[in-house]
Parts: sequence; structure tokens; C-alpha cells
Amino acid sequence: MRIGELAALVGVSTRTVRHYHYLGLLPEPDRLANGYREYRLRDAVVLARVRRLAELGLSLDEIRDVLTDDQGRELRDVLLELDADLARQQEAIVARRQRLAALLADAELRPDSTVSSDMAAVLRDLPAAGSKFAEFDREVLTLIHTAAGPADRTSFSALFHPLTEPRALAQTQAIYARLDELADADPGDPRVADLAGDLAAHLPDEMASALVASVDDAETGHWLKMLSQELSAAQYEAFRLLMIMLKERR
Amino acid sequence: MRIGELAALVGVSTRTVRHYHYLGLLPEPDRLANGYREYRLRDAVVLARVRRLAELGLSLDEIRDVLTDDQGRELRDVLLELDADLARQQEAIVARRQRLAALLADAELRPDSTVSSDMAAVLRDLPAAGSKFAEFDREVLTLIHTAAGPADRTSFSALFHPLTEPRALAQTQAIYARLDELADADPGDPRVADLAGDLAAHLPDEMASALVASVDDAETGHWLKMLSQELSAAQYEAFRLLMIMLKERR
DNA sequence: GTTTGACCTTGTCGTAGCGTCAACGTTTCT
DNA sequence: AGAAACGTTGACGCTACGACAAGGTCAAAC
Repeated sequence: MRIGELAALVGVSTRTVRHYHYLGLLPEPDRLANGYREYRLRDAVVLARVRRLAELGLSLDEIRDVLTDDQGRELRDVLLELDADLARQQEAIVARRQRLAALLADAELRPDSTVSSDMAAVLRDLPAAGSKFAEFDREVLTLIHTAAGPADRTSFSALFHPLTEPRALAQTQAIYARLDELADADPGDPRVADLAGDLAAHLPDEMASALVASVDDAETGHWLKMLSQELSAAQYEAFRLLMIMLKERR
Repeated sequence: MRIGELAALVGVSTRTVRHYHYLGLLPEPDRLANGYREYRLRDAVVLARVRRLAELGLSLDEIRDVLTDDQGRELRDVLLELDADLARQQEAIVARRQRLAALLADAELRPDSTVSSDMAAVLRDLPAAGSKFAEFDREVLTLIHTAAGPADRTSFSALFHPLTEPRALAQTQAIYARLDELADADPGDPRVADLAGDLAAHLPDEMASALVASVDDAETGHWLKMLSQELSAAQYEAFRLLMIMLKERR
């Protein structure tokens, strides 16, 4: 038998056969005078064994170990481990498909509706439609959600939750829209002070004090600084005025 | 933010961040005077999006397409296709685990008990314990099973089935043992002719005529030749005598 | 006699998603 | 000031082969 016949017999490519030679999975057979490899039936038997194990999902290295060690002990352990590995993969796939289904069920197809727990409610209810500012807010909240510990997660979602309640939602949405308008505005625009005032009135006390406290905290202050760097000039000015008002409110 | 902070924030390695730059998944940020990359919050947001999509199982190429195309149409299609792909993987894993379970359930852990249908019964009942010859026979039968078409499969299993029937099994086993003994024997050993005679008596008529017919057929004759090359000198002699007896029996 | 086509040979590059050096410069802590 | 911990680019390694390239060999067709 030459290599093509062997390969066709077992259902692999000749490249695969040579690769198995290279890896030592299949012994190199004798050569004919012209240099061709000449295979015998035992080679086909070994090759078929290798393929059966490979199709079960064993790596070629594992297969070589099994073939050389040869006595059942090794094989049994490897197979058990493989089964456990496959079980893990199965669970992972199920989890992924669940998140996928959740994503696809969401009509707006926002890729961040995959978070869990109470933050999910906030993200679900935060109005993202059309508002660049709200969209970015959502992303940042999602980022914080994955980056922060469980404690910070709950406190954060508690802080934001009032803004998403049915009574407050329309206002929240309106404020987002006005923030969007300030994207290209001048810092001296009269709408800036207007918005800061309305925003200060809209924010609940807990959020206001949390914000004021954040400025002086090293960790959260860092975050706030980074956040403010994403703002346009007018938006930043509104934020500055807002902070002044919140401090006076005490 | 420098690269380490960004990476820790999102939960990846700095190598990953740089790799995403290389692939164009994440824009290269501005550099500081010392050449360090300086990240802003938006970069973290984008990176987190990439990670969420990657953890769903999208390839980085697909993610780049989704990010650049950006409008939901693309994303939806990709996710649907991904889900289908995951479904296929799930089925594949289930199938593999089933075969694994079958393997592990088999106390002897023979890696060839993974075949299906009627050949499985033959393989199950063929005595493999201890006999090198029978073991090899099993492997060859398994090889034929996977290589042959469905028609040949059934005819083959029909041919072998009588040898595994409870009445005949002890004899079959004994003959295998005697074949093993001939591995290192001389072709002139008196046991050779003995065994050939008993074997001829043991083989059912159908198998005998099939064997005789095989010799003249191009295809099966090829197989027979390859098989006989695996025999030791004494075993080959027994086979030769057997064929003569079978032909005389007509 | 030669040309075609189907084989065979070795060798090298490419794949996906980074991990892991190497060899070097910068910042920061002590 | 020296060490530790960062940053930079560049290159190789991993899996299990596929897909070339650049040839040599062999049978059949012209």
C-alpha cells in the first residue's frame, strides 16, 4: 500500500499521515527503491486507532501517550479527564447560547444587555435610544459593573435606580437629550447653566452626596476625572456648575 | 490610563490589548512623550465591548466587522450564525460524550467498541482477551467496517456472526489460542496441519465459499494478500493449507 | 518516444489568539 | 542610587493540519 491508498482507506489526507509520522504517532514504514513509503495492514490499523481517538477529542499528544503507555490505566484516566473537559465545554456553550438568546430577544440588539443581577434592571431601563450621551453612560456603567466588586455593584445600581423609575424616566430622558445638544455648544451657552440647575434638582439626595464625596476620594475621584475628560467643553462646564450646586446643597 | 491599568480594568493581559491594536479592533491611542500609550475611558469601553463579544464566541475578525459596520443588521446575522454554530458544536460534544460513555462502560476499555450496528455485536462477542491474533482480527474488522460501504458491512458481519454464537464461541477461542502458538513456530510444525484441519471444520460453509471466492476477486483478493502478509511463516502455511482444503470442499 | 496526468518526495508558510521570552528604556519606591 | 515594576517593539511557540512550491516516478495515451 502506498500513502494515498492508506489515507483513502482510513479517510484522512496524505498530509495527515505524514504529520502523524512527524509526531511519532505512526511509525515510518519501509521505503521502496524509489523512496515511496510502503505500508502494511498494521499501519492502517494503527492509523485507524489514532483517528478514532482523535475524533473523540483527544489531542495528538495525549494519543501518543496512550499508544506508547498502552496499558489501560492511562487510557481510562485520559478518557475520564476528557469527559470532564467536554462537560465543561458543554456548560460553557449552554451559557453562551443563553446570553445569545437574551441578546437576540432584545429588539434593539444592544450588546451590553448581557450583565446580570440588579444592574441589569438599570441598564434595561436607562433610555439609550438615540442619545449618544446615554449610550455612553450605559457602556460606562456596564464597564464599572464588570470591573467592580459585588459591593460596589449593588451600591451603584441603588444610586442609579431612582433615575429609571417610571415617574422620573421622562425627565431623565429629557436631560439626556439636552446633554446631547451641548455636545457642540459653547461653554458660555445659556443652556449650560439651565441644564445644570435642572439636573441638580433632578438628582436624588443620595446620588448628590455620593457625587460630592467621590471628588475627594482617591479611587472614585480618579474615575470621575476620567469620565469628565470625555465631556465636551460645554458639558464639562455644566458638570462643574452642577458640582458647585451640589456642594452648596450639602 | 496606561496599558497595564486598562488591561487590569477590563480583565485581559497587556499582550491582548496590543494584539487588538495590531488587528485594528482597538484604535491606537495617543502616545505620551516617553512613547507610552495613554488610554481614555472610551478605549476601556470599546475594549470591554470587544471582550463581551469575544466571550460569546465570535472570532476577532467577526468582531471587527461588527464594530466597523456597526449597524445592527450585521450584528444580528452574525449572532444568528454563531448560535447555529454553537448548536452544532453542542451536538458534536453530546455525540462524543456518548461514545466516551460507551467506551468507559466497557470494562475492558477496548478503543474499538465505538462502531455501530450489527458489526458491533460481532466485535463485542469476538474473544479478544489475551489473544494477539484475535485482537488484530478485531482491529482489522473494525477497519473494514469503517472503510467499507453499508452493503459490505452487513455481509461481513453475517459471515462472522456464526463464529461468535454461544455454541461455537469456545471453539473459536481455542483456535485463536492455537493460532497464537504458531506465531514463532516452524512452518513444518505438525500443529500447523492440525490447526488447518480443525479450522476448516470449524468454518461455516458460507464463510468457506466466501473465502475461496475472495481469492479470485481483484478487490477482496488484494485485501486477503495484505492480511496474509501479517501472518508469521507457520500461520501463513496454515492459511495456505486451509485454502486448499476449502477449495477441495467446494 | 514522449507527453500527460496521477502519484510520490521534502520543505515552507499560514491559520487564531494570544503566552512567553528577549533586549531594552522609564517610572517609581525605598 | 539601585531595584522593582512598569513600558516599548520584535520574534518565536502552540494545534492539527491545508495549501502551496519544486521537484522525482510511474503508467497509460498519443
